[in-house]
Amino acid sequence: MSNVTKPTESEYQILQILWDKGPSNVRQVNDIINITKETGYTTTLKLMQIMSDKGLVKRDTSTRTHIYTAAISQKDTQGELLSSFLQKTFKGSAMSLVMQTLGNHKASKEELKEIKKLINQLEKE
Amino acid sequence: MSNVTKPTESEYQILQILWDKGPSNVRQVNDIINITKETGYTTTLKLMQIMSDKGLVKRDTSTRTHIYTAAISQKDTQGELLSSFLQKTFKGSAMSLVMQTLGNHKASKEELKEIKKLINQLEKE
DNA sequence: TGCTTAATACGAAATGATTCGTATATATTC
DNA sequence: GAATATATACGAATCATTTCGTATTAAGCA
Repeated sequence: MSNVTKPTESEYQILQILWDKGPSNVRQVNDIINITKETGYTTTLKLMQIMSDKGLVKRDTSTRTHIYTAAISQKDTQGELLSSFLQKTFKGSAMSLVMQTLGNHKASKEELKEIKKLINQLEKE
Repeated sequence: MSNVTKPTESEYQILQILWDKGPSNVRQVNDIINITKETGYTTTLKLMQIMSDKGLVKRDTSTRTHIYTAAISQKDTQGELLSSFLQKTFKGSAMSLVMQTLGNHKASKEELKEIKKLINQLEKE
């Protein structure tokens, strides 16, 4: 849990990299961002500094090249964004969202099976 | 379908009102917005004019008080926003999104049953 | 040591979205 | 018909986010 300040879109992209790769420096993060979108080094640096100020990431400044680590969990953050999206886009109806997702995006038989398993568990509560 | 220009958040809020109430004028829309958030009349007017320029709404200017109608369907727009959110937040994994939604947001037994019904249909394809 | 490379700091420009003020035109009412 | 109320048009201020330029400092190396 903790005090999850909602990240902006660019901030979230950086968090995803940190969750994926673990503690990283600015150059490493910037290199990954540049695979899909040309972005100046100082742009990424600035963003990560802002994120540090907001408490979205922790940074280790003990060496010249600072090391950044995500300070909020992926699951909590996704949950936060999901709730907000659900509210804004589907007026809070989780049902509508799930139905439309299942309808629009092909899932494999195994995945469908797994969802059913989860539903069966939920029904027992 | 059609050419769905992605609405901004404020624009989407106005679309929701138009979908809900049907063709409306600026005053009507603004009144509803003001239930939850104090907003000047010209602010709403301006937004709706921009939306008209973008083709998100159609407007009938045959009378002094213009009448606005949503020009894109609710389902398509939600689908569009959903895809984009899914991509950004869950890296496109519909599965993760569905699982997390079901896990986080209580659904009634009837709703769960309905989801299972949909899954059974999908499994047959 | 001095030169080059690579890092952080920080202010501010650029961008996109939202909000508002003012001008103007059209109805309505007394 | 004049005063008042209510529309639209439109430029521009505001606000949040993203992007970048420049200064400064620390390492690494010839």
